Amino acid sequence: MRDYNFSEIEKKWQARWVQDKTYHVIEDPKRRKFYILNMFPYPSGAGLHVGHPLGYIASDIYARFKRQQGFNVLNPMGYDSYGLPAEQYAIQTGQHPQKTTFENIDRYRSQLDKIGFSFDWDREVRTCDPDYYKWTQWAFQKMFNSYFDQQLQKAQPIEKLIDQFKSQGTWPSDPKAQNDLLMKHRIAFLGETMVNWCPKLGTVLANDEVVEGVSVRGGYPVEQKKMRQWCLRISAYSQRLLDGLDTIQWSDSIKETQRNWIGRSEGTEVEFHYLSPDGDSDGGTFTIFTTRADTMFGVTFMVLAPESELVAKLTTPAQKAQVDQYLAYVKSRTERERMIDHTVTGVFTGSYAINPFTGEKNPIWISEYVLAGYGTGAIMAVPAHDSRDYAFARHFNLPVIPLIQGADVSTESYDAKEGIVINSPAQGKTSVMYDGESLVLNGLTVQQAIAATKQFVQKHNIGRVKVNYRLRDAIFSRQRYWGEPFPVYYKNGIATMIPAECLPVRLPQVDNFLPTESGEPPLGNAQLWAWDEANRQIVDKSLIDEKTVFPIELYTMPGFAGSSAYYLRYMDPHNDKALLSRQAAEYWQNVDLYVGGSEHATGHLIYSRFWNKFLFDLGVSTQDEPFHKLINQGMIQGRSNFVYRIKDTNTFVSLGLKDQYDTTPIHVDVNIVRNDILDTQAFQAWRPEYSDAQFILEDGKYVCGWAIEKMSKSMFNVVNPDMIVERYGADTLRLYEMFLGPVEQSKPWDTNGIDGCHRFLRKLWQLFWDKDGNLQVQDNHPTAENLKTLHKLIKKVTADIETFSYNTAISAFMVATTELSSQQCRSRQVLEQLISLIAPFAPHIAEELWHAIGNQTTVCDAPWPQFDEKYLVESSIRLGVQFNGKVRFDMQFPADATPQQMTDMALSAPEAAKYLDGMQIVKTIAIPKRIVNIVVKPQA
RNA sequence: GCCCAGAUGGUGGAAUUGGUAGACACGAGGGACUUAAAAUCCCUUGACCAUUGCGGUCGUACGGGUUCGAGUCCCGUUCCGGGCACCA
Repeated sequence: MRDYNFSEIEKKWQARWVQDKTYHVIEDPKRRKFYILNMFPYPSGAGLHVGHPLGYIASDIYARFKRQQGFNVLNPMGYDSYGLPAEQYAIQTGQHPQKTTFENIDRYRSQLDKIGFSFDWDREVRTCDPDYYKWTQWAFQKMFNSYFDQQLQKAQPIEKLIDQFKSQGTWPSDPKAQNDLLMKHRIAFLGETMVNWCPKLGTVLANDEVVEGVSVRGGYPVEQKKMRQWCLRISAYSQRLLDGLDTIQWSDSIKETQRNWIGRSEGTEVEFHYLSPDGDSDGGTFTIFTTRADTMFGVTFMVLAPESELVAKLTTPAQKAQVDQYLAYVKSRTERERMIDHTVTGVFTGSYAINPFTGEKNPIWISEYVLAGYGTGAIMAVPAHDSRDYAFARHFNLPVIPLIQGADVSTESYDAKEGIVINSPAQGKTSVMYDGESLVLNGLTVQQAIAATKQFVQKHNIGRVKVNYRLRDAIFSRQRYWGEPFPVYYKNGIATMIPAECLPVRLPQVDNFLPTESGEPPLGNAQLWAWDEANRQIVDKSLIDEKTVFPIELYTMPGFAGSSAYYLRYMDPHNDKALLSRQAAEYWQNVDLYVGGSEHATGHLIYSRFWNKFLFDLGVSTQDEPFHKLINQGMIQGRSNFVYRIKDTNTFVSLGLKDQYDTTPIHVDVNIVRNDILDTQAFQAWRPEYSDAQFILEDGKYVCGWAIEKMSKSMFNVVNPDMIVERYGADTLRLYEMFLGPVEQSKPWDTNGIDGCHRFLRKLWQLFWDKDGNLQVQDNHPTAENLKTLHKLIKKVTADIETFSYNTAISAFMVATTELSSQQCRSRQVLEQLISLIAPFAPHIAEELWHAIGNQTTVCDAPWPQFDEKYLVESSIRLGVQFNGKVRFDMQFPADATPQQMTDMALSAPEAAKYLDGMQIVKTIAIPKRIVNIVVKPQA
């Protein structure tokens, strides 16, 4: 018997793969490409736990499978290495973030290397590497110099827009005015916007970085603040981002989340005239947005957002004091308060608007329930059919006019968009005439009424059909140190691009990572941070004269800047002339399979799609969508163990007996617990205070309690992959992580079941050796039984890999190995194909066995076995009445027929002949009532 | 509140997509080997009844429905998870 010495085998082959550059990939026009990508990790100080490699293993299996099928597979890895944790660690310890980041990367790398991935490390990228972020800066400058053409629905050079302005005669002569005008169109632009300001972190945050009014990272309160920031006009791409979802294979839930985030809403903009504050004359118009154009006759008041520019215009002198008081109140409220507390507040402006359909005067109010950032910041209120308007109307005692037949609005609004319209116009009243026409909606359904109103509004120029999107422009600057610097300097206050030939603009050294005393971002501490325009170089900032030497931007880019186009860089990572060559772009196209967590649904996965669409418009990317198929691996939760200490003692009682005592549960390190049985000696050695611990056992064992919690150091439930590799081997780890359940499902880590996978690998190993440790593989013909087992396996495993059902594929391996073992299979032909099949899952043992049976090449290139139906001799046919909409053939059985009688009848039926011709009946199963399954196989 | 996904043994999970529910693995129980332990191997393992052999009844969160046949399809209910949330 030869031992399965996994440790030796794995070290040997990992070294050989590095030496032979087995996983190095180059463009090869003769072979079809397949691009597999994992979301690259942020290298945190805690290192990898067993949850991290889950997605990497899943994609590695697929990569190896595709390679064996003959594809030229790109499977790269890198690091998202700019980010807040390294910076905060730097602030605490004074260590440069680059140092800690690089240390963390090294640690990650050594952990990853032990698991046997087929990454091409020659293509590694790091977002904090100047050779990499040069192209992030380059893309930013391209965005600055582009605008989004609504007609063409794509980005165009800004020069084209300038020409348009010139030909229209609207191009201003003043450079400042030119700048202001272009800023309204550039895709990367400086905007004076309301931002999520986090005082504790000292930076602004993007919408996806804020949840329920606090920062995702750290959980600190976030407030709204108006600031000048770099922004990306991602909202311009709303429709394309929405349409693109229909062309890609992502899960419905992620697509739905993105659709929600984009928030397309089709509606109508309607112009309302308002009366001038001094009297009854026409004061002008303002526009509202509504999705309920059918409810024009139910408007009883108007509401403005407190931040709306109309507020100042429409407030009457008499109401000014009250309005100011209300605005002060609104300003005092934090984002969080506004989000949680929905009490009705508001104030009357004193002005009135004229309803364009009824001609009636509606009071104009101000309330914080109307948002400045959506639509026009002003609404028409229809309390009968909108619950928010309803609450407002009831609170301030405003009228409610129902517009739908049968709707009872005495206690709540009727919000459903269905029913027959009434009161439009109300009985005895008339609708305002436009060119001899007036709008009458009575008797129509809601949907018909919306369509009719839209048409009327357009025809008579009262408003227009409008599509609104909830998606906001991305705020693109951060007041941090550890990020990409902007390649921008300020010349007389105007943002100017540092010439592209001078990129990258390298992150300067600072001696302090905190904001400056004057409140500037950390880059304000950099001494060498000014742009000498004439000499085209970075110089000391004391030389700033605003004539030839100018200050450089102090903001840095956010985390998503570097992660938005990294998949393109992997295609051509060392190119210093371009982000990537045309040739590489055309060969690798886009990512065929992307694997990563669903928590990036509204962050990275939207930003990347936007960024790629922009690069596609430029002709840099060849595909409109970056990631064709997306698999979201589930999170691995921790499984914590507990011991129960009897109060005020150092005695611990086993789980089954704990109710007899007054105990406190204490987290215990899961690494000293096996199958929920505590290693009591290891426990005593774990911490000094437990060295004299006493135990009350049950059946001689100490049984621990358990709970599913987040994997974290403080709960002592972190399982380190290195430990598993050491104890069971990388192949067992790979197999077990996949065996745990479907890749896409979140599940707790539980080391308990791992023995099963390890036992399987040993059984597989033993298939090849006899008692004396000699190879027992022979070149004789396989038996029909052997071939049947093999081809059943080929069929199952191939189908399972394609659908990422790795857990069932592994089950199939277990069954097949048991079968081959009991069949005494020695056939080289069968065993060789078995190795090929297992190679993606357990590459080390496969490589060892592959060479042991006499192969010289790497198992990574072993051809994927071809399934042949003819070896699966049994097939099943069913005879009976119509089922599942398909007719095999119709046959009536008497209600009281016994299964035997039904079987006989079915077999003797003339229609059965074509199924039975040349077949031998293996068995018949009569399912009660009318169905007979007949298993047949071809006659020998 | 709205949208999405789900609920199967003691546990993780299978089920050819409407055709013998519980594959595979863990755990548990029993046995073999062993001075002993570990490792390994064999048997049992959804529940209940019958066990002298066969076997029988009930079972996929709950209540209905469609069907010869439902874990799977339809309607309603409960519960858990995820997303959005004053978006007019």
